Amino acid sequence: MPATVPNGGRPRLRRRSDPGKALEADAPRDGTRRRRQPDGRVVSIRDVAAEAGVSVATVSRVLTPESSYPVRPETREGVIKAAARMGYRPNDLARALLQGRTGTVGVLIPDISNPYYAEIVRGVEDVVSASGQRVVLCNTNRDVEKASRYMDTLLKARVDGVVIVGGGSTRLSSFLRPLGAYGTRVVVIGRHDLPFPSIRVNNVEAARQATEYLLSLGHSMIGFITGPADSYTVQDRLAGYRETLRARGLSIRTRLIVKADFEEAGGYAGGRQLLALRDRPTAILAANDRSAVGVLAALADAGAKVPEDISVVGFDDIPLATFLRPALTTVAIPSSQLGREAALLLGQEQAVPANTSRELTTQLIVRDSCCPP
Amino acid sequence: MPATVPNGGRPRLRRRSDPGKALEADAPRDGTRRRRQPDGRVVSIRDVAAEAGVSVATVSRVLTPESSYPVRPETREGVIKAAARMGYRPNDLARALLQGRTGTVGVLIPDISNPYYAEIVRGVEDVVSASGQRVVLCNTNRDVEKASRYMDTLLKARVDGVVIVGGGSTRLSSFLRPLGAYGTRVVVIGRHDLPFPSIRVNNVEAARQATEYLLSLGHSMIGFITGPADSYTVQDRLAGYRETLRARGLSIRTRLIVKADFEEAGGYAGGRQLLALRDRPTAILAANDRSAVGVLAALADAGAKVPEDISVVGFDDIPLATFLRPALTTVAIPSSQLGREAALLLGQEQAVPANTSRELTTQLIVRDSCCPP
DNA sequence: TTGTAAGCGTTATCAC
DNA sequence: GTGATAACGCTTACAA
Repeated sequence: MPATVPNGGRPRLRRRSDPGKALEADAPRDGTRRRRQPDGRVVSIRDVAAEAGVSVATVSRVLTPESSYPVRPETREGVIKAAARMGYRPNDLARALLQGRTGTVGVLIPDISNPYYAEIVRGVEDVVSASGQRVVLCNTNRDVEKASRYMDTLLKARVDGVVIVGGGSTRLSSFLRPLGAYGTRVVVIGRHDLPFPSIRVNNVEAARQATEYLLSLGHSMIGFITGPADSYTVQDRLAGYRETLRARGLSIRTRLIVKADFEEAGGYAGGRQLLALRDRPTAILAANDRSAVGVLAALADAGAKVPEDISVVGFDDIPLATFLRPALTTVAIPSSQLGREAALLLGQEQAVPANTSRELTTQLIVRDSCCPP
Repeated sequence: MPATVPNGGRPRLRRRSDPGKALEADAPRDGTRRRRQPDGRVVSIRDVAAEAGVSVATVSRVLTPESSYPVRPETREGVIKAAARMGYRPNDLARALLQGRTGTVGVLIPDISNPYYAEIVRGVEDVVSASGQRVVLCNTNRDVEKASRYMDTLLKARVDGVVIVGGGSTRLSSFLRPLGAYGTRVVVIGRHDLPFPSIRVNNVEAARQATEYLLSLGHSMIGFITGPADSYTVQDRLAGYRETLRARGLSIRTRLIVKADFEEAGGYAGGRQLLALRDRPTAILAANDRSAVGVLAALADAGAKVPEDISVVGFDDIPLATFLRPALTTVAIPSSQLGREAALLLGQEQAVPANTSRELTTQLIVRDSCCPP
């Protein structure tokens, strides 16, 4: 059985036999801060009320930040003092139950270890925490089963909203429908075919930028290292690559397109595979920066010089890209901004229509990993 | 004002004027799944009870996973069918309020963009999600103010436990005391002087491993690139470096120790600084792999060959390290395991004593970035 | 300006 | 085997 945080012997459902007396007995006499009452209970609003000699309603009115309810200054001060003395923290669960909002947002991502996704999460967290809300992290490991379990968890936790990254995996959609029905706001980062608003970049266009740059340098044999096949991001980047070549009247050689996994190891293997070809490409487009790093390693190991022998371009512009040698030419995706915009969309006063879609721009960052063939 | 997810016009504190009748009217007649009642409320246990023609107690007994309360099979089945028909999800907030446990764990980290911390988070998430619990991500950006606000948020959310990473920043301790008082389990990853159990590695020893390796190759002029000064990790690695040199009777030259920030840019600047020295080091120890990447870039830009001219060693063994060229020799820190062990400690049946401390081992991974001077 | 009490959605206790 | 109901900790309508 999996480990769970236990109850710690906390008594359940105690009847409050004589509230008045019990609370009186609970009042601290030593002036020390204490967050727990003698019976082991955490300090509640009633304890503060008793301590301050007012009703719970008054305590609530003083301590509810949004409320500007009229309370006599002395009363107010007494409550604040009492609360501080007891180290009282209002129970957000109780508030949430009453208000129907939890102040919690879920973020569903394929892989937190990938700096690109980590940046997106950071963007979401920036915005969400700035408004005092919380982020629940859901790392799916690209496992649809786990994603599905997470949707259930988030639903039961009654999160106010969910940001879905890599919704590209079409198999996700069935698990997402209940979210809408529960009134949970949803924003998807990336292209998708779900009835939810989205923040995205145009990956077809991004790949076009990269491919055209390579073509302009004079390359015509351009290899492509893919990523997970069910990813729209990969499909779009591949489409952009193909379309651009076709538009120039160049044929698309299937041998030049090799499968990988968005990680360094996959890029390494892909790079080796391309090098083994009879007619080697003179340039390689890697579906993301992590696989580009693998490609660079494979080329170095094979004694191929970058960019003189082979040019390499990536996607994402992870912080590392500047510090590779040669520095990696790549198409920058505004990852943390994607996260921020998604969070902002969730926080809109009015729910935005499902067909809302905001497209952020990508930019080719030319560094040192490309040159004419 | 910061954006917040709004109430969506949900009515508050409706009085249930005539519960029986209202519920009867709510019963779906069309056989479709619906998660919300006609009045906009989310489906509750009472709605399911009415639909199944039983009491709420019975519904709870059927749907509570842990409970093995005796319920007549037909009754049980009816309840399950009704719940499925209505798309009912029990409200975890209500359960948590009653049980005093939220099934939520907070993770406080300095910087989610750093792959090392991202790995730790992944480890925590692995364990926590496996037991159906949730992770609340708290990214502090090394900002004590933000960390302090987060402690408050976590307290109000009544999380069951907190994993603190980089507790090294001693300024954190005052914010952490209330946690103990609230009965929140706390585990710290890394060395610290707080009254909480910890999972950690011996960074003095780790630095000794690296330094001794360089000494064994014949280096005596070894530069050191630091990280944030208030980090125990940095202090310990520096101490290990110093002690090892001293033990060999070598003097410690302050010029060889340069300040950086755990990031590539800092490592780059530090590398340049060391190269500018009259008597250059023949080897450089970087406080983490990210700064080692910066050092490698700085050396490459200055035309210094690694390892022939200068050897480089890092710490952490991030996934990238294998794919740098030269591949980076580094001291591996079992980051995701640190996260997993911390989460397991939180999940113990019995709270572990504050002085519990589990030390995981570090390992020197020899690759290609070092050779004799 | 303050107090009383209903109600949020559950589960545990007690009675039948 | 099932049902009524108090209680969890809070906010707010209403009464005073």
